[in-house]
Amino acid sequence: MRRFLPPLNSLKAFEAAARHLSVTTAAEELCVTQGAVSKQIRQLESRLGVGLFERRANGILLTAAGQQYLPFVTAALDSLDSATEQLQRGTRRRERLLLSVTPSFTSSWLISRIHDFEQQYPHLQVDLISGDGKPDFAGTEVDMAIRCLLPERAGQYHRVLVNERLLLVASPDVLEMKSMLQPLDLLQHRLLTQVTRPGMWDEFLQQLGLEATHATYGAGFEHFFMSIKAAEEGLGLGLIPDFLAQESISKGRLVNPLGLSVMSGFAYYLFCPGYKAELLKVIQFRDWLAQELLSAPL
Amino acid sequence: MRRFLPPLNSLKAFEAAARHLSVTTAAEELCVTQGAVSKQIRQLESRLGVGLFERRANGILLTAAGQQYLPFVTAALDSLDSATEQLQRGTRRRERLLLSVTPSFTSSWLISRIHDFEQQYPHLQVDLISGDGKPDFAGTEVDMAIRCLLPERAGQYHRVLVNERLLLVASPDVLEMKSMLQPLDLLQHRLLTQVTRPGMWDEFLQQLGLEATHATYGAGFEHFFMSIKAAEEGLGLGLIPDFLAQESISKGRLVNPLGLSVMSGFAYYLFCPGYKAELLKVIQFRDWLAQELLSAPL
DNA sequence: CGTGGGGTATGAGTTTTTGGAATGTCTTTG
DNA sequence: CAAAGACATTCCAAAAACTCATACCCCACG
Repeated sequence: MRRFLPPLNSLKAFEAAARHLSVTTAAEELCVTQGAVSKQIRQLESRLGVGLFERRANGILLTAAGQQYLPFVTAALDSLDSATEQLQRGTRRRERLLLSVTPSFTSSWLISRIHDFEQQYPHLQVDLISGDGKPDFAGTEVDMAIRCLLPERAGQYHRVLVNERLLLVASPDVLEMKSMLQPLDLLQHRLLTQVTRPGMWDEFLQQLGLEATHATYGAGFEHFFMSIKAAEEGLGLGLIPDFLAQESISKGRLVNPLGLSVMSGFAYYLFCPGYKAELLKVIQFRDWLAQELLSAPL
Repeated sequence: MRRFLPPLNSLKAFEAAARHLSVTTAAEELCVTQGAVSKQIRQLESRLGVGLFERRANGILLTAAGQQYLPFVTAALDSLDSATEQLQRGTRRRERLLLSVTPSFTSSWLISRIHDFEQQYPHLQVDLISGDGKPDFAGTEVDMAIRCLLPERAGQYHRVLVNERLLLVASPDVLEMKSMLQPLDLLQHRLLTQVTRPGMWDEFLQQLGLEATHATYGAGFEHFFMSIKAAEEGLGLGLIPDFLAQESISKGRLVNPLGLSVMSGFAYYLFCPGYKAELLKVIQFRDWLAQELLSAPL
């Protein structure tokens, strides 16, 4: 168990600088001068024999080596921090896992399963907040985010969760009133729209060979979970991601009258900042999620 | 992400001392004097406001707090060490997971499944060595051990894997020669014994209401996997743990003529030194093992 | 095209921390 | 009761880390 560890304080400096991509703000976080941090980093680099940063006039960038190293250093320091805090409090407070998830995914999928995660990892306290735009972890404590967005930002960990398949759904009551036996009947109904997905129905109708211009649109909603409610209430036909509609369908509140669906081209992704990709709690949630998605085919 | 970390070098001292339960040998490992380590530990304790060791004249003991803290500190330092090594080699060498397992468990159960583990965790290189006595991790790099022994040593992590059920087995050929229709027929056969389990047959026979003194014993073997081979060769009747005999039975090389079995009171346990209980690789193996044992009922 | 500003590196000197050696204390053992 | 083994402590030297001031680099902007 003889170890060859670099000077640990210089790791602290490296980690802070790498997280902020700035020596100066790292120095602020550590309550020392900028020069001190700079020297610590140099020392670490020469000790390791590996360059960790690329120095630019307007800041620093992580080298490939630095990017490889950072998540592990962050994970180690983080776990020391939380172990130390627990020790001092004497009480074993549960560690927090803070997730930012779209409202639809939360209410239609996550909430009913999160209990299972909590049972499996009782030492974690899961906190859910809803979020929608591009995931931005800077200045927040959010550990991971789930979004229906393509990954853009470099240096973020991401992983596809599900490719979105939209199902045509309607309340059974609605179908009793106006029958729906062939795609053409669609045009007899109000179509519930998503304000964030203007072309959604157009694409769908086009695939069926229908003229989008003949369609009648009903209310528009920001989130799918609202459209689900609306469809259940008989306000019109919805076009809803399969895994979100699943519950309502299995409970008979919605049906997919013609068995029609379409791949929307969107997908749900899991994001987290690169430097958190190796945190134990993050790994655990990630694995659990993967398993749930595998074991609960749609 | 502002952290409150204790001085990291003092953690190094604490961790080494706690692993060795000795300030002096920790000092040797760290290549400093005993006094230096002693001071570092004191510093850490006063900084944390928590006593980590109980000082005795003949050595040191971990307090409850120290025992709680140690695995996390070890895990963090260990992961820093391995990340640093990977960084310096430039090459991502796989991390090693060294297991010490009884020969029988290895050959009859583990080997056929370990491939699955390696696929699931490709970053780990599993090395298997066989071992038998009480698990002793001092001075070795063994991460975990599997033994058929009750846990004794305090401070070791342990977890029961399976309670041992012994099946009566015989080669089909043997049964053709001498039939076996009732327990009494047992006494017509040679009974293969385990040199490590003197009372094994006695208990079994007793449960069936037979006089052990009337039994004829055949060869004795050190390990069950040898007895399995012997039984397959028709050397006599074996009394073999169910999960070890499973494969031979399903392939028809052995049969359990009367459907008899007995709980031996022994159990297989997984062990690892307490300070390694939080290592990522250890957690991963532990979880995989649990799942395999659950999903492969006997 | 020079200049200011934001960012980083560096050098000298000072402060803080750490380590070594020797010594002290305590306890177990023969 | 002396000796040995283990940890704590004290004093001092050495090393490390920090600050301050300054130099440097590049980009943006007038």
